[in-house]
Amino acid sequence: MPWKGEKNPYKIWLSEVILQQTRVEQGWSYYEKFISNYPTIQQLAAAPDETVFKLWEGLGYYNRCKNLLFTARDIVQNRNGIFPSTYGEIVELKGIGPYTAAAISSFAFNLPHAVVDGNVFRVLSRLFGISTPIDSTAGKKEFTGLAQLVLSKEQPALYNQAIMDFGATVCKPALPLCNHCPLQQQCIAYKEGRVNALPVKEKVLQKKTRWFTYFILVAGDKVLVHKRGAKDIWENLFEFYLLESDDKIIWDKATAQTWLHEQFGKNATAVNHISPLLAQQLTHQTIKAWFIAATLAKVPANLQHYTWHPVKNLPVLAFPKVINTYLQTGAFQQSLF
DNA sequence: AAGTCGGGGAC
DNA sequence: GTCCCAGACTT
Repeated sequence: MPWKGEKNPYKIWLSEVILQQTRVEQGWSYYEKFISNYPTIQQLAAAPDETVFKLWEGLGYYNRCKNLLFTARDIVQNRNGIFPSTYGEIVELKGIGPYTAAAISSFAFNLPHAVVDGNVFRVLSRLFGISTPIDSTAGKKEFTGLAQLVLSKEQPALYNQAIMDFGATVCKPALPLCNHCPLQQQCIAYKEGRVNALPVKEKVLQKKTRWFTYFILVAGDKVLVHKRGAKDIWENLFEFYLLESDDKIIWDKATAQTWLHEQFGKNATAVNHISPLLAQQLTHQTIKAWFIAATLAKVPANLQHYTWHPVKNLPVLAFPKVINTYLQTGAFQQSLF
């Protein structure tokens, strides 16, 4: 891995947070951007929220970015900029759980704490033939204990790297390379033909579909935007004027004009463009979104939580992928002329 | 203990 | 489509 041998706790922390539930290939360019823009934790702590969220844009799980900033400022302001060097202190930091604390402890400080990530769950469940669900409380406890037991106390950093590397390249989720596996003879799952049945998960994802209609409302050279709040997807990302509906809506210029007229009265002057239905697949949700570009004659007074933002400065805001997908079609920009 | 949070890649 | 990813937080 590219950061093999890295000892700087700031860099290790940053890379581990970026890689939470994220493939190395997906997260690596973000790590390089962050290190390039913020070589030290002091520089990250001093950066404006919006700039950092724009850097994080597209990586997902935006709470990680919020907690990253919180912890950077926490360390700079309350710990003299010195990253704590014990597992107990590290795991108390916001956005750092058992996995990330063990990773930092072992990689930066060579402390004997075993990482337990998706790779480790898979390798241990197969090697030892354990079918306790990994997403149960009992499973987490059992696998954490086992990981700590088999950890090399002499070389914890090397061992942690190795077991995750092994899980990512040999003991893979699908089509594991059992024929070339050096642990084949010791592997209980291989012996019993249960490799593809392990590890076990007990929870089933509940999926739902949500219907978003975004009205891109322009008045003069400004457009109405909104920073999304907590307890929903895309916290701290921006969006346009949103109408969420329980069911699919068939929009055409007439229905859009009518709806705008009901909301804004004579303010709503023209519907300039209606996009086709765009879809974005999230882990728990399918978002189906339309974008309707319209012009307002003047600024409505009673729009709480929304702000007017210069159209030409839209690129400084961090948007969800489906919004960027629409913006990149160029249809909105064309509708302005 | 259960639910929630993104986006991408492999199959 | 389904699963999974160098998980953590909230309720």
